[in-house]
Amino acid sequence: MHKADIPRKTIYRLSIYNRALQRLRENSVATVSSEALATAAGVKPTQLRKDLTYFGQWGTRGLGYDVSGLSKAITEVLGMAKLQPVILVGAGQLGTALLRYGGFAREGFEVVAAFDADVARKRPRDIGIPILPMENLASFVSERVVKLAILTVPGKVAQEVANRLIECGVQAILNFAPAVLHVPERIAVNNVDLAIQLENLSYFVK
Amino acid sequence: MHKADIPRKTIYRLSIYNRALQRLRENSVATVSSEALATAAGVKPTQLRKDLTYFGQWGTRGLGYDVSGLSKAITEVLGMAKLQPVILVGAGQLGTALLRYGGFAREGFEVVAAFDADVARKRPRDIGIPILPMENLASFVSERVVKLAILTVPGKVAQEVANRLIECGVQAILNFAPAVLHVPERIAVNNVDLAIQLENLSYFVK
DNA sequence: CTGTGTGAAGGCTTTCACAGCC
DNA sequence: GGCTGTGAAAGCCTTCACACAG
Repeated sequence: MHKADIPRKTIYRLSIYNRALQRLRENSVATVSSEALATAAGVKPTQLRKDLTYFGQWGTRGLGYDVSGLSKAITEVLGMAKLQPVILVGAGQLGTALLRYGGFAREGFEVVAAFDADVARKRPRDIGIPILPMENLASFVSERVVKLAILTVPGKVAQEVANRLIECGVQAILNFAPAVLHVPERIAVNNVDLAIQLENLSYFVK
Repeated sequence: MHKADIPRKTIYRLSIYNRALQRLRENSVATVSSEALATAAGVKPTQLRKDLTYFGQWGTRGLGYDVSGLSKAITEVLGMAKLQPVILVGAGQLGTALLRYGGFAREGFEVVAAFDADVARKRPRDIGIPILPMENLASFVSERVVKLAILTVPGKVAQEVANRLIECGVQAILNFAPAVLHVPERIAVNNVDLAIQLENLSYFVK
């Protein structure tokens, strides 16, 4: 199960499988076939089975997969077995919204602090976690051993802030800024660009 | 330039190219080489050139591409030549945040209305567009000819709401709900699942 | 007989190498 | 000479067909 051999797209789908498995477990389903799980995840059964073989054999032929066993295995592979501390950089409109949203905590992440150039900026409501000045970034990241960062700064400063994060030891960035980040190969970046997603859809409407 | 022949991944990159071109135009750059534009977009020059050939020949050999001409062509291909009306369904925490965010308008979209099961729900600040009850959905969509919808409802009701949107004539959905939507093939869906994006990154950190 | 695991085939995307035009 | 346009090759991912285990 060495990391390098699992395709990126498979990794992405593993999260989807895991979520479906969690729902099955809530409904006290003990076993599931690749057919059923694939349908729930919106993929073909063969794809699901192939995805799973990248890190082992988890099914019982003639029967299917053990729901909680498979879920545990996927959680392990994804590196989600323990709670990951995350920081958010850029506590503006979108950043504060994501903090309040709370969809992260539910899935095993804890946003432990936010950073912003203007700590005193007016914000409609309290957010529940400290908003710290950028000066504190380096010390905080190394003390708390933070490896994941959510980047919600304006596009113009995104590269600069990303560079700083990487210097501090951050290994992966979830980038909401409308900018292409140039980073060393060892750093993982996922781009979530809302405007581009919409533009993309606009192509498909008639 | 028939739609079917342009790969989905290319479509996605076209938006990125267009954004880079816009920045070049702001800086009064008239001509750009595939090399330079590719660097700005974070891709290889050959990839850029191949992408562009899917819908014509836009460069001048020995010289490069005309910035504003290429930008216009891409805008046209993406179907972004005219302002697209968009609705947002689910004005909860994440939904209202996206409305205030405003990153959409900048790129040629206008969010014309939001819908929610609970119109009277407390919201920290005014949002600038009407929040309408779900009952008004069908009439609004057909009157204003809305083809694009942003879905920010809880995962449990996402499929149900999506079905309704499709019935009303919506052709493309930007789905933020943590759920796999099952839709007819003619409907385009882009999923933006924040928790899954983070999980995905968690795999790459050591 | 049911349903997983997997080598091989097929399809799609990226990259290469170089022809063609300014 | 410089840079685009493009067929061919390579690489990657998905799907198929079927062997194999329970």
